[in-house]
Amino acid sequence: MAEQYASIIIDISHESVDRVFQYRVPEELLGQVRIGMQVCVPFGFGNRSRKGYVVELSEQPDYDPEKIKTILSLVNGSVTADTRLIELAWWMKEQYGSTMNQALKTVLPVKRQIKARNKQVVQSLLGKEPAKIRYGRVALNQEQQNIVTDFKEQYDKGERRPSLIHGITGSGKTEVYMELIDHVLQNDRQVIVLIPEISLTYQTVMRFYRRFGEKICVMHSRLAAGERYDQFERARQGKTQVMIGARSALFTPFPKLGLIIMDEEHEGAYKSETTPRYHAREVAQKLAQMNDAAFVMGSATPSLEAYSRAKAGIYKLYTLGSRAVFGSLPPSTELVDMRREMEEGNKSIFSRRLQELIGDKLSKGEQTMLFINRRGYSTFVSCRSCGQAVKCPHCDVTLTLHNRTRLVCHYCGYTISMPKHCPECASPYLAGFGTGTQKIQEMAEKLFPEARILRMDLDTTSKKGGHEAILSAFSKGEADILIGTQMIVKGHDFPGVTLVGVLAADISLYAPDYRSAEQTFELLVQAAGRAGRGEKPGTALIQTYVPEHYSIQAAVSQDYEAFYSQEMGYRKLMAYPPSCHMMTMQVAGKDEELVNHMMDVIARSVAARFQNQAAFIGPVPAPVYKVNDIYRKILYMKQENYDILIRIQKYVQNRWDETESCKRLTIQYDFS
DNA sequence: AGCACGCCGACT
DNA sequence: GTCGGCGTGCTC
Repeated sequence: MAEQYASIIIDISHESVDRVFQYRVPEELLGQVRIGMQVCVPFGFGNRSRKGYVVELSEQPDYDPEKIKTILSLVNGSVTADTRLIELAWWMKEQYGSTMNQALKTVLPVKRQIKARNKQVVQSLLGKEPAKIRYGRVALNQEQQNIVTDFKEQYDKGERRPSLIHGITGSGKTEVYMELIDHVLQNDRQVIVLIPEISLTYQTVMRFYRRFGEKICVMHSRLAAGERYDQFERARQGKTQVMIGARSALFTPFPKLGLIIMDEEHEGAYKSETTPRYHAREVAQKLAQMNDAAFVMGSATPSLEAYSRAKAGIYKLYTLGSRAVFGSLPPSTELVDMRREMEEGNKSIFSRRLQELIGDKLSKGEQTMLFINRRGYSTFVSCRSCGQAVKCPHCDVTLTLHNRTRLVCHYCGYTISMPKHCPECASPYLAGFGTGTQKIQEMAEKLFPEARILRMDLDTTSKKGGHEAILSAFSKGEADILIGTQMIVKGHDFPGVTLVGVLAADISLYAPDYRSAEQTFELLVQAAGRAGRGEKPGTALIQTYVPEHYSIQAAVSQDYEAFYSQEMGYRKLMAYPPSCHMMTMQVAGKDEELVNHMMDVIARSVAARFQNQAAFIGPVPAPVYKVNDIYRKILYMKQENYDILIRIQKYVQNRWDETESCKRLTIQYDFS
């Protein structure tokens, strides 16, 4: 066996030694030293013996070999939570094509600099809520109970196949999770509960807190790095048994992890936007396997990835087909063809049927939610003389009109006041086109002057507390109509809502993304699922210009299976994930010519080297070519075998990442 | 974190 | 002249 060198992180909590040091692996330990292990090494002038973690192994030294010291010994019984996390980081680096450094940074939290004792974050999040409130367990229905019973049996037997709970909206998945958590806690093991950031709200957290009290800990993305570290520290020391949070909660260093729950498995928020661009589903699965823990996902609209695995038997599939609240029924769904509406003389974005239903709910004192997937007043403003739309000077998109007074770029935030004349031809005939939440609000106010209307989107929630204030006002019945974007659809439960109107179901269908049909279907089912959560039946009304589209048809009939088989057929036909793996390589930089040139060079080289081993598409400009004055080109690569894509990624990384031209560029890899 | 080198005040 | 203050900097 050749010489081996180990990169080691010294177990000293200080900024200046928070990096790797390389040591020689002595002959007698060759083959024994593994990633994540704790070892003793001589450190510093006095060669004092220190503990450290092995984070990387290589055959070549990256440092003056004369100065490299040798590992003293292995630390016995050193498989700790950190060991497993480092092992996980290594896996992530391999799986997602990042550097070990980037992987370690996502997996190991930044250590705390300032030593300030901060109180339990749960407390600050929950305010004055007395800790004693515990509800007695809610009785489960038969379907729920079956899942719990089966899970317990499998768990006790040591069966660790991941499971997917496909449960319609309102079917009480959370109650099931809580029973599973309970079972695992009784076995003295800990639990990670993943929820998408967007539903990390007071309501969700409160439900878990009521059941598990002091055992739970909440990982909020707004927590400062140091506070996060303290949370993890509490988990490490066994002061917390359940960590609930967004995807980064995966990296909680529990001593004996027993279960990972992933709610709303289909949510896009589970995919990291920064390198390593991991998907929490994949990392959770790996982490569960490493810890011999169970992994349970749940969704009303599982991703195609998850559902296809369930169908293939890789995941165990559980189904919840009825609503948990006694007497509550799935919403009845109606479709309005807006083309006919137009033909028959109604040019408003409110169909006659929607107006009628809103009027009816108002008279009964019931609540309505109106959903449109676009904020602002008008989508864009264009000149009626020269036809030019007003564009952002820094991005490749049109500006959106807000409050009829300002033009805002939704990509970089660039804002100007609404010009009086066309910037291109000076004509005064500028007009707004398309509809956003603000215009809907204005129109609703005109149509229903007596209604109390609230709006919730990025613009109304950006001020601190905006989110909670609007939600609590609406749930207390202080408004009749809530108008909003995606954020009103996800994770909120308003029993008073009996009507949900989706104003333009098609918007998300035209996104330049192979997932657009899936996203549309998800959004519609989730939106409809907001209706009739209480005892009164609910109605969901979907307005569209393409009523024949299968994602809309399937959403109206609330038929997941129908959607799945149609969509899976399309993915197979086009060789899109999950029927095939895809790597997206993006080259970005300020120098447009350099971006294009390097992308061409790389694409040509890759295509030549891996000719028949993958399908190459592009290079093409990114869907939004320029954002914040940065140009972006993309190359897509498809191949059933993931490992081949990884091989291509490594080839590009080794060959180009360190070159002079690439210093002024960033190359990003994304796998799906 | 720890330990060394380094350049200024009161001591045998 | 020297013992010692802790300021800055390095540790594979």
